Amino acid sequence: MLDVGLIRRDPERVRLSAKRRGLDPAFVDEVLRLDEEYRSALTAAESAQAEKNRLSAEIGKAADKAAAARELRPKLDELSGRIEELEQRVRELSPAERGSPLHELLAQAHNILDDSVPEGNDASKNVVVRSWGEPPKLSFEPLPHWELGERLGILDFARAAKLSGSRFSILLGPGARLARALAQFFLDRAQSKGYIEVNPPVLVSRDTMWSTGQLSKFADAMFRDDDADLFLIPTAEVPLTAMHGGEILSADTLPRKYAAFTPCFRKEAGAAGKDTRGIIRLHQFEKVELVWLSAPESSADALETLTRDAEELLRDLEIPYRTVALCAGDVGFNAAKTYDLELWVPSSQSYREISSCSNCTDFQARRASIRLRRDAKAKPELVHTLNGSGLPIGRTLLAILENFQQADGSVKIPAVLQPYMRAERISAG
RNA sequence: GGAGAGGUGGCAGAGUGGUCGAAUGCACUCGCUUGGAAAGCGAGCAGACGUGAAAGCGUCUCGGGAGUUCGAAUCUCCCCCUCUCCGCCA
Repeated sequence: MLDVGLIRRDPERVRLSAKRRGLDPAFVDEVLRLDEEYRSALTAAESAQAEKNRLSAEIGKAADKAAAARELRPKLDELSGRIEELEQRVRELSPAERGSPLHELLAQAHNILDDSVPEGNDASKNVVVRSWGEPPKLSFEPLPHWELGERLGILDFARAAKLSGSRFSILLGPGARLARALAQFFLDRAQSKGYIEVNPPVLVSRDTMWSTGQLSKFADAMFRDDDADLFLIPTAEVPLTAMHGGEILSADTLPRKYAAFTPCFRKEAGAAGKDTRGIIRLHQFEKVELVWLSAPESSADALETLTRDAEELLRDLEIPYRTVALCAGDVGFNAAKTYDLELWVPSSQSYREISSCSNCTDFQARRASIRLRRDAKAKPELVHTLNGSGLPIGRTLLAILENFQQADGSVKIPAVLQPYMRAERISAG
């Protein structure tokens, strides 16, 4: 959510950010108009209430309360009526009132882009900031991971479809073990870098979902239970970020770094026909998510560190990847700046997204009310929130299968995983 | 699912209709005291919004919402959460 105060102080900055994203900046003028209306209604309502409070206090102070009440009655009744009307108007206009036009405009506005975000309307304008590793030169035609996985007997899509339909998978034997090894490896790494491991709920309330900016924009993309009004998380970013909602954290406890290994659930409604084969896009997948709560002045550095933390995992796994700064038109709703990590997929001879590392600045913190206090006297300020996967299990597993496949159809296990796997390769049979 | 108890400031804990955003204690901040510290003493110490250059002023908030009343932390209703006991269960 955007700060009305910012729109008031610097509307041009907000317009510019919207334009860079390719969005219509007209909402800014609408916000300014509604905000003006709201504040004048609020002032009127509050001064009427002040008058009424003054009269009520007089009754309280009077020696003969009943007599005083009788005397002031007509005036109080008249005030009460007026206050009711004014308050009705305030509610209709309030930015805090769900459903009010002002609230809707503010809630739907995208985060302000960081100045360093490259210009551009779509993914073609994303900028590669660095890359690591060479795509392996295979002496044979690489198999896509779904074929490889089925031949090795570690992936079974037919039976997954029998159980749950399309976009589900079953991992078997060494495949399931490899998934577990990855989770363990990622979590161990996170811990060594000072992340606190968290095992959070994967079902969260509507308020929680809203507070991290997943609603109402992405409501269609989520699985939910209507009776309980609970949502299955599309990413652990949601519980990890919202965990400190409504709290004021003391500055010396920042940054807070959390890592969680959880399943994630996505309907992928907008992706019909896309990546229908294999495990690249499933309704249910697992990942280790990294979340930072940081002081505002440190969040730019924090994004660099978070991104490097995720990159390092790929380097240790010896998977070629590149890091891409998303251009203005490609940065998501919540984020001010995003780096995507893309890894090499031999079967499609292309880089595919594996991790998105974002600085959401105060955008989620404002919705969730996550604040920090610098010292006893200081006013609370909003923290900045950051998130990135480090890393998703399925897509990493896919990359290992494809990049480490051998001419004989077996798959080598990256050295760092061998202790976790207690094996050096996966072979058929 | 059944029965009961309870939700007040960072924490503990008063407050059952009137000047209460809220006693007191602890914690915390600043000052005095001290060679330094502890203790002691004094002052301060919730958040949001509006207004203002600021000091300040105003409004709202005692789990959430609705109501009664001139006036609600206090009374009524609904909801949520926590705890205890019972049942069921991974």
